[in-house]
Amino acid sequence: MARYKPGHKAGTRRKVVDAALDSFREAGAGPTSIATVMQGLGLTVGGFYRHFGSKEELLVEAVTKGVDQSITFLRSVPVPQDGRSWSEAVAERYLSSPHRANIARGCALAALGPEIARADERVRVACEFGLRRMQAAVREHLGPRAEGELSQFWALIALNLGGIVLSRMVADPRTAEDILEACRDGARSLVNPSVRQGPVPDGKHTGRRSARSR
Amino acid sequence: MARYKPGHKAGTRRKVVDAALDSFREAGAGPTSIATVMQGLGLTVGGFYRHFGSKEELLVEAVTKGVDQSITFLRSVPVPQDGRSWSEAVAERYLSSPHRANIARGCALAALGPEIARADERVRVACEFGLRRMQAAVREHLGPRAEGELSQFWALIALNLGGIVLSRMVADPRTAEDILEACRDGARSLVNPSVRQGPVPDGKHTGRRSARSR
DNA sequence: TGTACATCAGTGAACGCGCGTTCACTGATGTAC
DNA sequence: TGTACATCAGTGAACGCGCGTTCACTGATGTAC
Repeated sequence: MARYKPGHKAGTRRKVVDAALDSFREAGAGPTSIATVMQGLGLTVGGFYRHFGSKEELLVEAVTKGVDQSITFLRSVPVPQDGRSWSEAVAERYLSSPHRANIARGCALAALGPEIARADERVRVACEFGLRRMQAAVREHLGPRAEGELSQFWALIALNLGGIVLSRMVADPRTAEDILEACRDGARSLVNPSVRQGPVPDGKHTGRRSARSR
Repeated sequence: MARYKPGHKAGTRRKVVDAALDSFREAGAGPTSIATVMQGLGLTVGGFYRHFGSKEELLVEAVTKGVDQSITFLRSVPVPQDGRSWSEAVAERYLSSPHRANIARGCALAALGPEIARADERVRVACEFGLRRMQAAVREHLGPRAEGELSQFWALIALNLGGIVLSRMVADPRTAEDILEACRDGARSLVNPSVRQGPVPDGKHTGRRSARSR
């Protein structure tokens, strides 16, 4: 060993991935420069290549970490005991204005979707592995009685991801709100199909209004 | 007038937007260079600025055109007369392998979502206007009896957009297929909530299998 | 205990490259007289 | 009818700039003897 304490290199590497993930989400992976990421950590460009072989290798790690953060989020949403579905509770928090406004700390898949789609195979393999870990974590979280809800796993992810992206693509915050609300309603009817058609029966849990269509 | 026939300039402009839209979808708007787009049309970079003030202005037009193409697609999907919902019929065609494979000619919103989200206001205004035109077109297409289905407009768009993006983010084509299938099932239960829980009742319309969860 | 050498995370200048944008110029056609 | 000038879509070189990656170097610490 030399010059630095044991664990130092691993710590630097982790900081680089963290900083890169934030910047990737905020600005996109393409527009993020390695030099800027390193500078933000008080380091210089050259050092980057003591940790990663290329920028793409960094993207692989960032995607993995991003998905793991999403898994942590999903685990943090308790299964409701009042008859609401877990999917509804997830959508409530995910399809929200704070999440919409904070892309830098929000869902990595929503921030990087098409960039991951165009990236080469290693990135997509990392993404797929992450999604499988996510599916396994949700299965464990929901327990054995919720296989029906788990069968909607992909649709739930797609609706949430699509909803937050869509809400960020429009200029007017009120339209964004309408989109988020309509998608939360959609998540409800996805797993709890009895509640639908016409206005939501009652503002029982949160007093939420029914979807307007503008 | 001079040198070129009337309508020539408008024709060139249209060709530039068309070529740019393809490249934006295929490679992303950021990674697409103006020089390459112009070269593909047998023109040179300098000429670009006789048509557009900046690359961003081109993005505004490309987004508008992309959404208009999506509207044309939605109009092309007939309202089924056999009890299936229109949303189900749309998802059938949108959440498909050919669409997944052909990002260059596919849905512009799915290809450019986060880039539009990060673009400045003019781009997002164009996107929002496009989505309003889309909503109006769907309302007209469905007719007055389908207000219930229209209330799921945003959720349907989000589920489709999220589903195709998600399917492109994974490396294994079989996983991608599972995702698309699960999202098609999701679209079905979104508007037609009686059909759900456990396997789909019957392979009546297409013999589609129920969602596997892998 | 003392000295020579090896290690290796980090430095910072340099590389070749492609980008968006600008600008003086071209040249076929239309217009003024 | 003939000539000088205006128009303007398109040219292509040049601008300044930032990027990913390379590489010879640094220097504090660990190891060999």
